[in-house]
Amino acid sequence: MACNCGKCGHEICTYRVPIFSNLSSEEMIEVTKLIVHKNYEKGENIFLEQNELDSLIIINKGKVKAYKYTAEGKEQILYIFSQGDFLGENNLLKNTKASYNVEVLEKTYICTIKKEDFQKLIIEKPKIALKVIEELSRRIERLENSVQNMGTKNSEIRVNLVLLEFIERYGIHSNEGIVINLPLSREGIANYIGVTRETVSRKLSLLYDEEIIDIIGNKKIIILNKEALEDSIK
Amino acid sequence: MACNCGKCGHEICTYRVPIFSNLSSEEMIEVTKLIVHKNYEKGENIFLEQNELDSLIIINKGKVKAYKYTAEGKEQILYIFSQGDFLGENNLLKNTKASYNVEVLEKTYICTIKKEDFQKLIIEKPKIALKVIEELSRRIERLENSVQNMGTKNSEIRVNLVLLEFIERYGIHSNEGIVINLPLSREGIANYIGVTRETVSRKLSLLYDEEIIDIIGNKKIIILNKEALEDSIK
DNA sequence: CGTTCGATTGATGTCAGTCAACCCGAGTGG
DNA sequence: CCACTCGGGTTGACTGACATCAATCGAACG
Repeated sequence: MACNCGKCGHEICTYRVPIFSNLSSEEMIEVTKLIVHKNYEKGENIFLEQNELDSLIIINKGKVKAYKYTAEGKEQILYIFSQGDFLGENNLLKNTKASYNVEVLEKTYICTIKKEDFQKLIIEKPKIALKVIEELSRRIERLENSVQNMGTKNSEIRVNLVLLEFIERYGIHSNEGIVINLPLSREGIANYIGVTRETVSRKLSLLYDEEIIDIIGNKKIIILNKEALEDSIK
Repeated sequence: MACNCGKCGHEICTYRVPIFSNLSSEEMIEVTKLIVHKNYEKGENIFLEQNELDSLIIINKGKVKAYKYTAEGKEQILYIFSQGDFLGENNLLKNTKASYNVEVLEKTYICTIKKEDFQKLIIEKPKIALKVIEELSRRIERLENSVQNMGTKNSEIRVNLVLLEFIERYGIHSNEGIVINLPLSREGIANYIGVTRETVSRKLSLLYDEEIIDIIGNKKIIILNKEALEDSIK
């Protein structure tokens, strides 16, 4: 499954990844030699909970969801990862198993670096360690926000919050409004914010009636009135 | 507010903290010189959301809660930190503001290290950086579990899950059962798992009736039947 | 001994989950 | 080119669990 896409040459891949971004050209080349490419089709799993991982995985292009199952057996999405994000970091230093499942949402190209290689890298080049710390802090903040959001009972607020998050991460400003190409289906959104797909549907319809959003098919939403969303969460 | 407790001498403090645990004695002494001690009484805030922090904070002894407010204005507890944990790490490298509030749950002794000093340390001693990464990974896993748990609708399961977590972190095995000295009030537990205090009360009473736990006042619970708790979450 | 704060218990209301029907667009095959 | 199927999405009716409101209890403290 080696990458032969032509576009994702080694150099490009290394440059794209924030944790390597402040390396010198020579270092970059050194790192690039360690990388193995792979790609996955929509619906494939990169790994599953409890899998033993021997490599750090970096997303070069594409989108994936990381999820666990709740005690009730429902899928709970933890993250949506895209270009530049890395996964499998929890077992970089310790020898633990994967704590979540990862499924590909659209054709995705990844770079992998063997655990031992990465460990060496991180010790030899403290710059990388600092970048990793930075990135982990960012991820912690995302998770803290998720907990905060999951703590709000009112499901209308949760939907509005996820829309605001999507605006930040995927929003494209145009003259009609802010266009969001949804990374998730209705059910996916539901599993991300911890409600049912019916509830997501209903709340989106409501926002549509109020002319706060426009719904274009299942994969696109246009935000017409961001302020209204922000006001609704006080 | 310098520490004058006698017990928490500088050396001891440094030894207690996992992120410094694999330093040599000389390095330890070096680090120790950078530390400033403080202590707080129950109910005091170490810092509040949006505060600018100029130091990393390490808990030497005691317990604190870190929390945010949900969109509905309810307190959502993110972490309970105790001995050896550090806080304020998100603004170590970046210049961001505190993303949560921290309130002391019992008399707590902390060590602080100026941001610039810690930045230097972490660059000079990659060992520390690795420990920090390890600790951040652990915290990420905790948060991922929190999200997973907040995703379960059934509040009985949530209460059982938090009891199992407390067994891991605070459980003392005795011949009567597993004794838990609760770090939080009923309301605190409620704010941690995202339900109301009444619901916590009711679910605990239920477990008491089923002779799965024993309730000793407000601050102690004895687990009589851990298996029953584990079974209940499937 | 009285006050206070947290915990418990009970009664009631509400919102989101559940169940079910239906819709719609994409893809398939005749 | 149309008929059919299929999966995801929407909508409606109903229900149940948890929040809310309220009263009472009880332990801790001065």
